[in-house]
Amino acid sequence: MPRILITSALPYINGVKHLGNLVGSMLPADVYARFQRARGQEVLYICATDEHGTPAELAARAAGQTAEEYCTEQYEVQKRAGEAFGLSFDHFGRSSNLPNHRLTQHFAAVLEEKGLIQERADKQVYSIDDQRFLPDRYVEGTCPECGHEKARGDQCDNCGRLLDPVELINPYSTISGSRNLETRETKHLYLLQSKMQDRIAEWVDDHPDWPLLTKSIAHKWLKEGLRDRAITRDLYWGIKVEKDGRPRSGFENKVFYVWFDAPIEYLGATEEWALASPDGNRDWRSWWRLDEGAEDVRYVQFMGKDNVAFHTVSFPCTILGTEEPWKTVDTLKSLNWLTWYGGKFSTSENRGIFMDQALELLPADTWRWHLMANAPESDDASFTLEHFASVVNKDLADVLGNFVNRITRFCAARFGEAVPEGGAFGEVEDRLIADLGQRIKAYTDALEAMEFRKAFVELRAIWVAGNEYLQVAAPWTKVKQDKDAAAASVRCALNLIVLYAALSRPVIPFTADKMFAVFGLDSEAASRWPENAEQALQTLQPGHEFTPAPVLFTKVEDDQLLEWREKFGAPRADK
RNA sequence: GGCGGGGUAGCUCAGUUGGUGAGAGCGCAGGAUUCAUAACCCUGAGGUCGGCGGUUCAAAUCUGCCCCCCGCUACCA
Repeated sequence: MPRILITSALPYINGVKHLGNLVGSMLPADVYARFQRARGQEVLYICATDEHGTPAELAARAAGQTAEEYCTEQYEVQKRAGEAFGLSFDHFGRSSNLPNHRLTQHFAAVLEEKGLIQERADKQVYSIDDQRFLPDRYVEGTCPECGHEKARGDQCDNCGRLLDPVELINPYSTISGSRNLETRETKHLYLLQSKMQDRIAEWVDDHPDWPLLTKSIAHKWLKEGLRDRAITRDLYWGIKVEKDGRPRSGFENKVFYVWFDAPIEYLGATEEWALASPDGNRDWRSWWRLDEGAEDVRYVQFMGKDNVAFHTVSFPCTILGTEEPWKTVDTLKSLNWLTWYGGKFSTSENRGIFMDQALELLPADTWRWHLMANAPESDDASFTLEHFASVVNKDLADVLGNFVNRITRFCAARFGEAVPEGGAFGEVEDRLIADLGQRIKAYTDALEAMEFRKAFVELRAIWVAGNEYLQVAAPWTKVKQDKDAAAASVRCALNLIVLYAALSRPVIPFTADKMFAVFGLDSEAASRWPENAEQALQTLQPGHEFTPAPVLFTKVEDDQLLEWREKFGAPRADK
């Protein structure tokens, strides 16, 4: 049986992630991981914070902390937010941890041995007052083309012209505003990606099953021709540039570029997972080295569309360039953006809803369901509070929650708090089983294909099927003439709750566990993926006691919605 | 600017390789029901499939041009 390695794009350390970040990589990866575990697959789901780079240094400075302190604090915040959302990482690591340092040094050294790394000198803008080199986007000035006064160092937002920072008139640092800038020469290591062009093209062509969005982005980069890129930066916070275990001459004040070390943290975090093993039995290399047992691993990556090029071209250059037998990705799931009322979620402008704020409004499962059922798969998708409230009320409260409530309460009132005996399943149940059989297959296939919207349309239809069944079976009518027949219907419906819990657990794990708890079932054991609807409806035998659960989902009231709109500054509703 | 993705009912979105009268959920209207969170279930109204040409017996689907939204454009990550 193949093992499945799952990674979601590493969230940047710079603050709590918003709902767009969540649904772009971590949440779909979690749903997929949970689904595969339920099917009995051996899954390793790895994620980590991406901590290096200029923004982290600047954010730390703004907070009056060292980068180390800032990142440690933010790491804890993000880790807690992930746990609160039920993200079932097998390990949530840090790109600043030791394994990533070791691995990054290893990759750099081997790439250099293979002739793929070269020292080159560059001219860059240095800010004397900030005491640092400024990345292009941290320099602004007047555009030489159109006179726009806030042109960034790489491009003018007004006329669209691509710029070199040295072309800017009256350039200033966006960090301090200082105009005390000069151009200095600085050495950097370059990864000679141009030499990898054919190798990467061949590797990409070996994966014809990638989604369209993923393939077209990869092909676009290859078509333009891979360019050599600098993999070091003039920063303090990052992985030091070494040679033979010592600071590399001329690179004492430099670190590796965050985009070079961040993907390596996929491996690093796996090693962290192994190091954290209680019994020392975890072998991280068996997941990553083809010569140490990884032949049977299927590796799936989840990411937002902005990350695709780095995962289909840049990181493969690093990993394939070593000519060592590292595992490369088999399948990529790339998602588009979730928008805030059609505009951008923005961390810097504090626009939209962030993970910690979301949980102050409603429980994690409501967000998980809404985000996944409306995931931005084929195009950017719009998040609105109105839509969210409507989905919570209809799908979760009315369709699923009410189903559980209506049948458990009816049973308790007429038969007591145990699965009733008597009667037998008949034609109505046969039709239900046939319907469920088809839908469970469609649902399973869609999850397997990571087509989430499609999957959750099916899951919702499976919930609806329960309500339809009750409507036809009408035990509240039957109970008056034929109590045995009513008992059979109730038994069937109670079993549906358990079936629904198992099927729904990948997306709404907290609620699924509550549903199992109604019947005193152990979640882990009961959540095995149902292969057969008929068998699944025999799970609860007559006499099995239960405790009617409190309402699973409370509805969002209109005044709540208004309060939220106010709180988050929601634009005028689309509808 | 270049490249890529997308523009389908009031809203959010599905629509394999072009082929029976274009779909779902929400919202709306009507009906049925009363076990249930004024919930559930059934039925219905609603679309010149971004615009204008072209190919074809046949186009939401292929092609040309135009308009709009989004991403990338290698030093934001």
